[in-house]
Amino acid sequence: MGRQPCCDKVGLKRGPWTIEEDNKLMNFILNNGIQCWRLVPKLAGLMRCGKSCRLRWINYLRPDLKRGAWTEAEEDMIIELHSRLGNRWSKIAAHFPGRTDNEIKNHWNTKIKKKLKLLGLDPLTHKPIIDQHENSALKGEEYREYSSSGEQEMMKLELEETLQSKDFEMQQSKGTSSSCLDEETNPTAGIFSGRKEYQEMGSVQMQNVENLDPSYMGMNDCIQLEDPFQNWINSPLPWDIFSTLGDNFL
DNA sequence: AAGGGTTGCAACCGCCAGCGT
DNA sequence: GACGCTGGCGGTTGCAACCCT
Repeated sequence: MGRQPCCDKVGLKRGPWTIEEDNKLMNFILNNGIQCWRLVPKLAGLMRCGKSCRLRWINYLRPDLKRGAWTEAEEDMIIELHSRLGNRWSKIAAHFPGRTDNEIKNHWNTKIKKKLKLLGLDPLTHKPIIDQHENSALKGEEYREYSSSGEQEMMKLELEETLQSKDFEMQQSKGTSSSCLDEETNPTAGIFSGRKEYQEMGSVQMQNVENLDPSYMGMNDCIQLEDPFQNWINSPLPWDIFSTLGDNFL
């Protein structure tokens, strides 16, 4: 036998969260932390599925969420990361503390896709659309000649230069030789050895994010600041209550 | 002012790797 | 080793807000 199911979906509330539900979830997590999402709604007194609670917390309630308008630098970085990683939103989101994968995915689908299309670039391949539809016969040298002479390619090159300089600046600020864009090859990037979620929470800053210099945005993923939330994360959580209460709620 | 279309985003769905039993 | 749950992920949907005619 395995574990018990996340939820039976019978009698559970769905749809938009109310302020009261938000408060319950927020208070419970801030007071008790998270060990098992299946138990969270029961212990917090919510008629929601654990999965729904997790989503609400990650995408909306987390104290470290940045929110607010996207900067040009952030958008450029998303485009660059997407060209490297594809639709792996969680990987992309890892480079944007305070932003969620859902938020990035939404922004990509509603804004950046259109922006790329306006520039004549295919959002999937990041290559000029004309190449695929009108000049599909172009291959090899011909393609390289075409793609390197167009205005669109110039824009892409400018974008890459911007991102490369950002990479350099990030390395400088970190005082390390590893790039923030190389998380895949840099397993020490996370400061927690535990769950990824806590790595995300612990690697971010909570305060005055909106007041930062816009040119700085998108690069703060390499900065570890100490703050109250960080302290909460690092503090020993009263997990024992789960082991003692858990069975009573099953 | 009204209604139809578009946009933006929160939330849900279904899949799957990892892991506990 | 098999089974099946959990948590995480990407894709999709639903709906409120906004815009346009």
